[in-house]
Amino acid sequence: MRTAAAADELTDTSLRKQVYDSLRAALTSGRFAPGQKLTFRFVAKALGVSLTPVREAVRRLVAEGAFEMQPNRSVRIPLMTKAKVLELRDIRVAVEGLAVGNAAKVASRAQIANLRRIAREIVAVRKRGDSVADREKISEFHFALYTIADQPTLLRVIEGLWLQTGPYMNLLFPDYIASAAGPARRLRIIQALQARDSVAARREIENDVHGTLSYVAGLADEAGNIVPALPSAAGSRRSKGKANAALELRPKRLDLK
Amino acid sequence: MRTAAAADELTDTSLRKQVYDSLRAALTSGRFAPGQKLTFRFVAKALGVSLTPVREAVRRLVAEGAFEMQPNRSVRIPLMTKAKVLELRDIRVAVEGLAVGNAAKVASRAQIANLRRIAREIVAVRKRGDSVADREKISEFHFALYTIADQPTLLRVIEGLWLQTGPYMNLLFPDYIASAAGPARRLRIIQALQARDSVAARREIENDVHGTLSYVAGLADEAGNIVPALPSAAGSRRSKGKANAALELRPKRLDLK
DNA sequence: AATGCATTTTTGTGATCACAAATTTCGAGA
DNA sequence: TCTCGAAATTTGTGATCACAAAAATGCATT
Repeated sequence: MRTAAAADELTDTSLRKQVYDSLRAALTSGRFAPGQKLTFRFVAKALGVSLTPVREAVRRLVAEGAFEMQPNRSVRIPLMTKAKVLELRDIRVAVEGLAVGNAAKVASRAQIANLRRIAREIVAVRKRGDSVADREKISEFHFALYTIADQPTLLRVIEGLWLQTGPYMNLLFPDYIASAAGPARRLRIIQALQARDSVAARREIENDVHGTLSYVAGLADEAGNIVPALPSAAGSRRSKGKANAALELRPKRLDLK
Repeated sequence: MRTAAAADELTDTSLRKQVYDSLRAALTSGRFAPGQKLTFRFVAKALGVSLTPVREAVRRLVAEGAFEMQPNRSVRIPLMTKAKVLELRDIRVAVEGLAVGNAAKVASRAQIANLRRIAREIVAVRKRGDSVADREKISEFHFALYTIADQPTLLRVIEGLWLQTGPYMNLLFPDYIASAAGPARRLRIIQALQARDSVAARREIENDVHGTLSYVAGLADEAGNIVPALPSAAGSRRSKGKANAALELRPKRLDLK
């Protein structure tokens, strides 16, 4: 099933889309501090575009729950709490379980081979200790898996949920990643797909998601707050003036002007 | 848990929000024909506002899957297919089941009383044969139920899914509504909440959603397309010129200018 | 009557401007 | 040193404009 929306994603070269992608990348790679305030003009200047595409991109992210619009008027990176992580955990267990259960019923030989390739790449990347590439590969594996189910609406829901947990997945490194039996689990998932064993595949992914987010929830402090490890640890101090500029929003795919 | 996002919903008086609400209302009440093309300028003129708030509102609805942006550039009301309904059915069964299961664990006496009140109102409305009010009351019951779970992210996901099925819920009248044991089911749900029987409550809502959307899927033609009953049946002919104006988008809450 | 092509119109996109509301700054008074 | 309030600045919102791409229209040719 190839929806018009999916086709649109590929051909959309608008500034709006580029801004959206840039913000999304910055968000999932943890370049924003929780609670950080974002202004339209700041983003516009950082990316070298006018307010118009920025407004539309940011508003979309607000609608998706990646940003939070405060009653007064300012966009903030949502704070993560233990309760929110547990809620996201239960939703993700439900929908990702559904996707994988369905994927197991229809997976083709080529799709399974592709999963096996990505799983191997994860092992290779992990040996090098590259946590950024590691996270990207894990994400690639999961979405390759969910895509097999061929359910565009379900995929969209899952993407929205990942966008909210994304900034906090850095917390899995290095402890949880080292302890968890990720590679073995991925092999069991692939075997379940091969055997068309929908129940087993579903159980594996449910345990995976549940374990991962339960671990993150366990990192909360007494107040229930969860603070991700930032690339630059200058997150807590926000004392004087224009220290805001310290937060750089790299254009990446955006080079115009 | 009262999120900032939820608080924002109430205090947002922007034109963008009003346009969004108007379009959403038009959509869920079935005032748009599937496949119908919508232009920004048309909506702007119909509501008496400029393009700016319309663009942001429409783009949000596109992001939520309520509208579809075509590769070229035009916004269309998505066509509904049997496959899409079945996909929505399975997702809704999963997430609404989750919500009700959790709701049963925490429902207060007042919340249950509120549900009972709405359930009675549905019975009253149905006697009058008012299908519009009927649909609104059913929606009110469901969301009152889901809100009890106190999980804002889950609620947002559910709202997004309802937005996609909304335009087709007219198809349930009058046959399915008459045949289905809705009132009895609602009573069983309420009893399950009262008994804190999470499993039973979940089973009831799962059966409800599954039955409803399976019925809608069964209405598809040989090609798998599903066409909702429109208020004005002038949907198929779009032969000449400015017949577009026939589609009226009533402002409702929007009276400015 | 049907088809191809050039012209006109429509339409989404991005930038800019004006304005009001919110936020910050700063100094006077205690 | 702290507090309060007025002035200055920042910031989101909505309207308008210019432009290019797409769609619709009209006309000539077969």
